[in-house]
Amino acid sequence: MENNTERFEKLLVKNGLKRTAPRLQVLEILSSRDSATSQPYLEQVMGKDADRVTLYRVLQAFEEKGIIHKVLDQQGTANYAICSEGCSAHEHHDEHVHFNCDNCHKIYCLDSVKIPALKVPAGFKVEHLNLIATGLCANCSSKVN
Amino acid sequence: MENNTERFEKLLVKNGLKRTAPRLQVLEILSSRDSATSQPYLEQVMGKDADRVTLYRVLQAFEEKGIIHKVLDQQGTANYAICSEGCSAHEHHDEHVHFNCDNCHKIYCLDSVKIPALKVPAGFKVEHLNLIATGLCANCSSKVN
DNA sequence: ATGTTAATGCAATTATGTTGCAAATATAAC
DNA sequence: GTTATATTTGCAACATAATTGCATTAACAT
Ligand SMILES: [Mn+2]
Ligand SMILES: [Mn+2]
Ligand SMILES: [Zn+2]
Ligand SMILES: [Zn+2]
Repeated sequence: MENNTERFEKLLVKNGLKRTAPRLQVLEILSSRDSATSQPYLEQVMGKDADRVTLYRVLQAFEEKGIIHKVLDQQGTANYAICSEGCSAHEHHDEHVHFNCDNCHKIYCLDSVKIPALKVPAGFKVEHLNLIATGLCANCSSKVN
Repeated sequence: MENNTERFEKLLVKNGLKRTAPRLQVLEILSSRDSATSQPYLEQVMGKDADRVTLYRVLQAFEEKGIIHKVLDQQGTANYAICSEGCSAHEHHDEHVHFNCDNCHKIYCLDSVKIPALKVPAGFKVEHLNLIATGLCANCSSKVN
């Protein structure tokens, strides 16, 4: 049974990225959480382990390689989650619904909920769909209730 | 037949807002455009007619009163459009699809395209849905093609 | 005309994200 | 193990978006 670090190192090598401390740390943090992780949170947790700019560049590289995907919450804040399916540098397959809790502000990837196809007016060519639901997550609705 | 300015003044009064130059100007600009208008564009057009802070406060007040609604584009930039239906300070009814063109970057309110209901995992309580489609708008797809 | 409240303008501050460049380091070649 | 190289990082500077506090101004009710 291989540990996380080994898995992540393989992931980096597979994508032609060098195995550096900041990159491994970002992967550790993102994979340890049950919801998407905001850039500000990542920045705070990484502290002085990595420069802000490095964090931005790590996230950008990961997104390009299809390792993570970005979700903007209702305030426009960038949140990141590890891609579950076969995403690659060529194409992402993250067209699932995202749920943004009004109470705890977490963003959940609802991998099981696919975005329904749309009928748009003539002339419009839809390339991607991005659906964010807001409300109360399972955790918060049971507490508040 | 009443003109725009009269209409807008009534709208402000109805919402308990004073009829000021910056507010009327924002309404004029937003209503004159066929797509949502970004904050940076508004700021540029208003120029020195109003302070940046005033613009932010005008937009915030309008949003709270249900006069306009905010749409974040794929870069997280705030865009604003006048609410077409019966929105109020109590509730917005803008659950239509938004279309963000990859080419001209305009955001269209597709008022006729409603967001389909969703089946989410147990426990989640959906309050609002926010669907942004990206691709080519009618204008751009006819040109590029 | 006057008083009150709402709205604006200005200055300062915070947060987010980007760019250029020099220094460091991961890794491949020897 | 040493060396060469291309990648990655850190730092400084900059750009833009957004917020806050406070004094001043202006809308409008009386
Ligand atoms: Mn996701
Ligand atoms: Mn709209
Ligand atoms: Zn929650
Ligand atoms: Zn277009």
